[in-house]
Amino acid sequence: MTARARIRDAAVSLFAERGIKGTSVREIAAEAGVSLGLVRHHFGSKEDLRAACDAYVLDRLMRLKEEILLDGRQPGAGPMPGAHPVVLFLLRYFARSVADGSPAADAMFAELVGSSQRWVQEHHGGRVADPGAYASLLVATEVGLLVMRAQVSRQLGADILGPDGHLRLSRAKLEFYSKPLLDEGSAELAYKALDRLEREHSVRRRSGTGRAASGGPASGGAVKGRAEQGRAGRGGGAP
Amino acid sequence: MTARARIRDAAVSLFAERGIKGTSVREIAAEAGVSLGLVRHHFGSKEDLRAACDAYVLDRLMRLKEEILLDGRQPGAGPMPGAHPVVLFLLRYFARSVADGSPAADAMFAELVGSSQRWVQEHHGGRVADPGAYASLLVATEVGLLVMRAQVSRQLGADILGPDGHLRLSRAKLEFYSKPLLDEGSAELAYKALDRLEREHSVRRRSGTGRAASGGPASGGAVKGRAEQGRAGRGGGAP
DNA sequence: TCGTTGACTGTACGCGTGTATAGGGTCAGA
DNA sequence: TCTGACCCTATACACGCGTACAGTCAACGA
Repeated sequence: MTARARIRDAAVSLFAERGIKGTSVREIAAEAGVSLGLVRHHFGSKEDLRAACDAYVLDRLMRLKEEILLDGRQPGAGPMPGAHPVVLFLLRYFARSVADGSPAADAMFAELVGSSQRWVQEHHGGRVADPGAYASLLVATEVGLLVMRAQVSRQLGADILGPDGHLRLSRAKLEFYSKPLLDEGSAELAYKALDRLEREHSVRRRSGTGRAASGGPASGGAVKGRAEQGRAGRGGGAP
Repeated sequence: MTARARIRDAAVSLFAERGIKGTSVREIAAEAGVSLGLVRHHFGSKEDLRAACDAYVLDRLMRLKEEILLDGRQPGAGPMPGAHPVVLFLLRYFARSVADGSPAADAMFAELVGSSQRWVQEHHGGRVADPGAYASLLVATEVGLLVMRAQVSRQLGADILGPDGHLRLSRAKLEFYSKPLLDEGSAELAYKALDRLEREHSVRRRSGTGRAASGGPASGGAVKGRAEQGRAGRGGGAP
């Protein structure tokens, strides 16, 4: 393995684990077993190195997915990522990149949403009113799981990137994607609440009525109970 | 407003926006309009300041949720967070904290999963086989949306923390949570595939069979095809 | 053989960082 | 008036960072 490849692998690994800011070029050099100067010789600045890693990982991810798709002996279960250990590793880098904010990762995020949206439209025709937002939610869930790998793994009692945890998570995903959280009744109720809220909001917008906004589909459960937001009064957040 | 509160608010705001590593104590001092020394005088080390922010935000979040719960005039639509501007701001800090990794945020994540799980069990009785994992997915989706605010907002064409984007996202969430992505047939098929995979895996585990894993519930949709960037190649960067 | 090229190392520079500490005000109470 | 407590500023220090550059060594073509 060439020194250049070792440096790249070390960078991808450390960036994925500790983030860009949390990783020094010296650490990368040490991990790759080369001198600090060689990193710069091969990749230029740290930002250049990061861009090279982005390009490498994303390209690799695309190619691997194609392969998986082609041999696809697995029954397609919708836009869910596969379990290739390599893919999972690369996806972890991707997730970190998205969380840290990188143009290349943003582009791939957009592409994922695009193809998920296509999938949704193909399989659910006109039943979904806002396929773009629906697809965004789907991608946010999948990428979010990678970003929050540590927390989710702790909840499940097994690393979701390991065999056991991944299996359990995959089954849970099937439940999550096939058994709706909300029944039609409460969804309809919530839609109505949103419509009401929008009217209030536009009224408020037109004339400076008091009553601040607070709008979304209910709250709480995450917090337990139900109900949702209440007033909005209150002033701004922190500042 | 006391200088101490200004410092705390500035820290929360900057930490939420740029992350812990991406924010210097000097920037916080400047944002709060105080000297560097005063930050240290009031909060001690940077890590202490971060812990104080964690405690403040999480406590505030809990109290606000309680208030929201109590007056709750909105119809409950399940475990979805409300739209209080303040809550959203605090949630953004929370999301960043989760992504960056903080014990306090981890604890709150666990608590959110716990109450979501309770909600699921209460409303779906025995219909969900793995309520813990199901609830984790729910929380990962919600927090993931906050973490990926920029990307999701770009997809939707409006800031999901602003009135318009939030409304659209809320409606999409209702679709996402009430219209299942997978029908029973394909879910059943995928379950079977997972079972088969598990058997293969345990066999492989027992005796070292070849064939790498590539498992999971199918792959690809999300990605479709096509690669985008070119290799990582390129020669010496810097002269 | 010589000269060139490219991989690779070692060392140094400037800068921003978190941390430390001495000191200047102001105000309440003895 | 003095004194001590506080809130607050200013300055300094050591350190790790990204960056820059001179130089060593081996391979290779003329």
